Amino acid sequence: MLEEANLSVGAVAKRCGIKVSTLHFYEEKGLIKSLRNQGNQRRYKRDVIRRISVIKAAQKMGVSLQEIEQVFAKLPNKRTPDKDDWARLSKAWQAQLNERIKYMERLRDSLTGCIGCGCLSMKNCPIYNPEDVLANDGVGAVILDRKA
Amino acid sequence: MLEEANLSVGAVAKRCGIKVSTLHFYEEKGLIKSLRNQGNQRRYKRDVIRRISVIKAAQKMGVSLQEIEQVFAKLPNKRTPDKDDWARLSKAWQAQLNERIKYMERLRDSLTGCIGCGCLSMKNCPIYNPEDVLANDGVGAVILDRKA
DNA sequence: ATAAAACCTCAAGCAAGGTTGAGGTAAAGT
DNA sequence: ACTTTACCTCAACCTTGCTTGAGGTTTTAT
Repeated sequence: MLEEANLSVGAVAKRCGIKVSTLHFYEEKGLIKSLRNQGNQRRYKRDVIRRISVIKAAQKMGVSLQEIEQVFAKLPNKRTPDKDDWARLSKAWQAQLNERIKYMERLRDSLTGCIGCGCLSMKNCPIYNPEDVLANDGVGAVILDRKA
Repeated sequence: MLEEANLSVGAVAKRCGIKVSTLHFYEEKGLIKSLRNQGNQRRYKRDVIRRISVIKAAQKMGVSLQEIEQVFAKLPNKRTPDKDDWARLSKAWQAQLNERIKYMERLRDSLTGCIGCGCLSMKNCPIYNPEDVLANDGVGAVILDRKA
């Protein structure tokens, strides 16, 4: 195979703008894999970079590492995932993302009305309503970091 | 004044769908206040419910408790906040929310392209790009809980 | 050949946002 | 009056997502 695993932790970290410790952490969590060289140092195949990219994108959508791991588990084990594999993932997440966008829009549209309104019981409040649509659809958290 | 502070922790917690411990926690953080009855039990004015409603709404928009506290600090100290006071808050947050929605839309629009694309370096990737617009505008995290 | 830079493991620590439990008091129901 | 429920404080603990540091090895540069 042409699949050389020749990227060092440092190289990957630098390239992805994350810390070496984060790579260790992700590996521990089963999100990425590495091979070892003779001196026990990690060596990565290039696809690790795409994995990290996907992890970061998913996090921005509010997907937890655990959920990401579960989704990654569906990727082919034997071969390096190809474009189609990744496209399937992104498609699933795109739907989630759309729901979240809609949710945020609803939140925006009812924000002033709600905060300023008299619905002190919150039973009828479109914002603070446990029955809210998103509440029941198994959607995770949305997180947009302040540091990108 | 007509401002009776006669709601117990339990009543407020039940009404807001949160735990008593959360009320204690918020009080400790300075987000809400309480008076005490003869037996040292907390008694709340009705406006605490609106505060909690606002806290929850803000959290859903991704505002941290710390930021919420800072914003609450601008509310009148002497009198119970009125509709206009709350409306001012919601207006500020609405702008943030709009930015976040735009960000999510951009994320959505570039998701498939990016994950499936060949930009392994991420330097050009609209998703995984530290220079991303939101990175620099001091906007916090967006969190939508799975439990509403 | 040696010194510096990069890497290794493992344990501990941090921040946010709460939750849980122990030990004790107050208020409410019957 | 007595029991149960609600409340009090304070300290410890939990989860997520990492970061930091100590003590030691490997690579790389000169």
